[in-house]
Amino acid sequence: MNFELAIERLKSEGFKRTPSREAILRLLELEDRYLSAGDVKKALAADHPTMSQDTVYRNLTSFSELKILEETELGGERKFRMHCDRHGHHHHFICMDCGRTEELDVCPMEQVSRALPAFVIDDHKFEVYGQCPDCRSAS
Amino acid sequence: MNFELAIERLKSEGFKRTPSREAILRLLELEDRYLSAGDVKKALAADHPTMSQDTVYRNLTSFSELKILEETELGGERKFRMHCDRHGHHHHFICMDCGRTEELDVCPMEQVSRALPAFVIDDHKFEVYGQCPDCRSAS
DNA sequence: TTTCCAATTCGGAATGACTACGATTTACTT
DNA sequence: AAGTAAATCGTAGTCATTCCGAATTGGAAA
Repeated sequence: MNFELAIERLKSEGFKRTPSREAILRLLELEDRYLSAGDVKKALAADHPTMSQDTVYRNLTSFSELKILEETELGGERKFRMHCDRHGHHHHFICMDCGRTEELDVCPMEQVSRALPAFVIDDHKFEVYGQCPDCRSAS
Repeated sequence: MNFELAIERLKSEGFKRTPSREAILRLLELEDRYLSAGDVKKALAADHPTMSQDTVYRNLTSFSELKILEETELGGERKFRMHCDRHGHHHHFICMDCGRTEELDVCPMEQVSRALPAFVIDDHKFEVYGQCPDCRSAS
């Protein structure tokens, strides 16, 4: 997912193109890692000093619902990143130093489904946390 | 893990045996599922009306650090349950209706380690969410 | 048993992420 | 160019969690 595609999806879903939304999406495209609402607000403070918290949270939530963004919860905070382009299901390694991610192919859900035939499975979360090669060599 | 074992571990680590700690541990032993700090406080309100939030949170955190409890974050809340007795590493299915859990054997971390040799892996989270057989037939 | 002190608890206030809301502004249609 | 629903602003509210000083207490030592 990138800025242009995101704007297209917003339009096709009946959302308006506003300066706030453009700024938030441009930032997330540029950063390419998980950011909190606070991170977004701070990063945009210089160019958009009057953008309210409400606007940041409301748009991040909308973007997540539209699958423009991926969302996770980390350290008691909601975090958002541009939705990956890869086809189909995937999980992430997340660097706890810089927030950057690495996509993971493995997912054990087929085994789990087989092991729990009487259970209704609605969702799952698989995330790996650590230090990426860049941050490793920098520390 | 059960009440007696938990009390032993507290003693061996130099923690005092207090009515608050006994009540919290007895509740968690009885419930055998993930509870939030608020759940614990509410459940103990009848017998321990003066137990403060601070006491609940501080003890839950201590118990978690001592591996008396297992902890996860769900819906923006920290949740705690008695630590499972099983040997070694495991994950959980969590019923979103009643909070009860089912232990899972599968864990894909070996594959992940092999796939990311240049990354430092510190931690990971794998949880499956849905409805347990009891809640399924009740709904 | 009594004394004593560090650990624990209490009660309430502070923090921080997130949400709600009325008033105002704006993107987009006609 | 006008009208309208959507979006934003600014602020206040909520909720989980943490902090803090004062009071209490468990358990070791005398």
